[in-house]
Amino acid sequence: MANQTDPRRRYLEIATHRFAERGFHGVTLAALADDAGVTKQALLYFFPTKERLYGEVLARLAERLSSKIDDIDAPTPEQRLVTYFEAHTNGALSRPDDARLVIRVLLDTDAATKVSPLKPYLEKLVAVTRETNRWKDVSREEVLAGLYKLIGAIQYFAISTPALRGMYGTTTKESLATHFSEQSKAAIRDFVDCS
Amino acid sequence: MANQTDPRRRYLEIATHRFAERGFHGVTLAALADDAGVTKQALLYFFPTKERLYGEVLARLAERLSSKIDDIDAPTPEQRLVTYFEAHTNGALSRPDDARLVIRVLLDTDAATKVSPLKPYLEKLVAVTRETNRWKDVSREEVLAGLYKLIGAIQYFAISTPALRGMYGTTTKESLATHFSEQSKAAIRDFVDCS
DNA sequence: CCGCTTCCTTACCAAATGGTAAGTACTTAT
DNA sequence: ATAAGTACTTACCATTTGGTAAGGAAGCGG
Repeated sequence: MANQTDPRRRYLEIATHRFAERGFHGVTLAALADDAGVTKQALLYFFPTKERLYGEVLARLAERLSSKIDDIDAPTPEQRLVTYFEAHTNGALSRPDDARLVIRVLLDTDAATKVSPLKPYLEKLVAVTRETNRWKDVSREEVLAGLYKLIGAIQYFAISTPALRGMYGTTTKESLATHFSEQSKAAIRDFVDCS
Repeated sequence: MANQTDPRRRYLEIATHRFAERGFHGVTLAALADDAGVTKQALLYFFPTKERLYGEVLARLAERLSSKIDDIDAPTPEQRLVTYFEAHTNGALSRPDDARLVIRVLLDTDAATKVSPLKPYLEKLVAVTRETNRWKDVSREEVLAGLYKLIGAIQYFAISTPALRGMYGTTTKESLATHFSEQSKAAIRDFVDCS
């Protein structure tokens, strides 16, 4: 396992989980180190500051998001989008860490921040979407707005699953997830197919 | 102005804005006090701890959310829902503080948290929705999943507006908001009307 | 065996944080 | 006039925080 041999990567994975769960300010180096069973200086050996660690977590997130689009091969752009978004839905529901991180980035990014780690991912999604017949001749803004509507619905539910489990219990949450997954698929079809 | 005469309420409003913007752990009492032009002990005079202050901010949020449903009077449940969600969309886009707070609550609520301040609001929405013809005979879980899809899309875009302004500039962000507002209205109609 | 790199530890620190204690200016009721 | 309440202030403190400095054990090529 790379987990056993590459401590740097292991720390990054622990940090990814914790930052997704509690946000940048809700996580301390000591807590991360405790998770890893080391002292915080072990982390500072690989990452000069907490900010840099967080930055690397976000860079890896952006890389993951982008590569998941690239990795899909499907005959038509329409199928490519459907495949991507269905996988995205399943992934977000079963392991919401990335969805949580994305939302935290969006929440914490103010208007003064010119460069967001998520921009390349968004751009790529827009590009792929505009290869489809439905969105071919639509402005970039309108495409992005449509993407936001779709992704927003998926991510929002995904990040709520722990809260829903807390409020309604595991069985109700599972039932909700099933219903949502179905409605999400309908939304994906609606987005890709003609209106 | 109540703002001028009631310091307690004024502090709560400042805190609401800051907690929405930066989250519980991203805000310090000193920073809030600085915003208000007082020392942090002025805040601690009204609120015994930071947690209690945050709790009161969330309680007021829950109250606002619920009352916005109650305040609408429309002849049919369908019109009531449409009116509510359109107002909700406009409000979220123009003043995203509440949307940001809601998402932060959902993010920070783990499965161990049995009682969320948002639960009454969600329950009320489910109840109103189930008065409509389309959702009359649908299970509570399916209704909630549908609501999540709709609200998620709206809130997700709303909280992203500062990030979008940063990434694309004010004019593009305005254009995006216009497109999104239109698509959101379509989603609302789709949710309320028959499928 | 030796030096070098990798990975980590203990010891330490300045600044920031949430919070306590005590006192003060101003207003209001008696 | 005075007692009481409101809305603060200054002074202070224990703890936590991110981060520095220095050293040590384990593996490894020569």
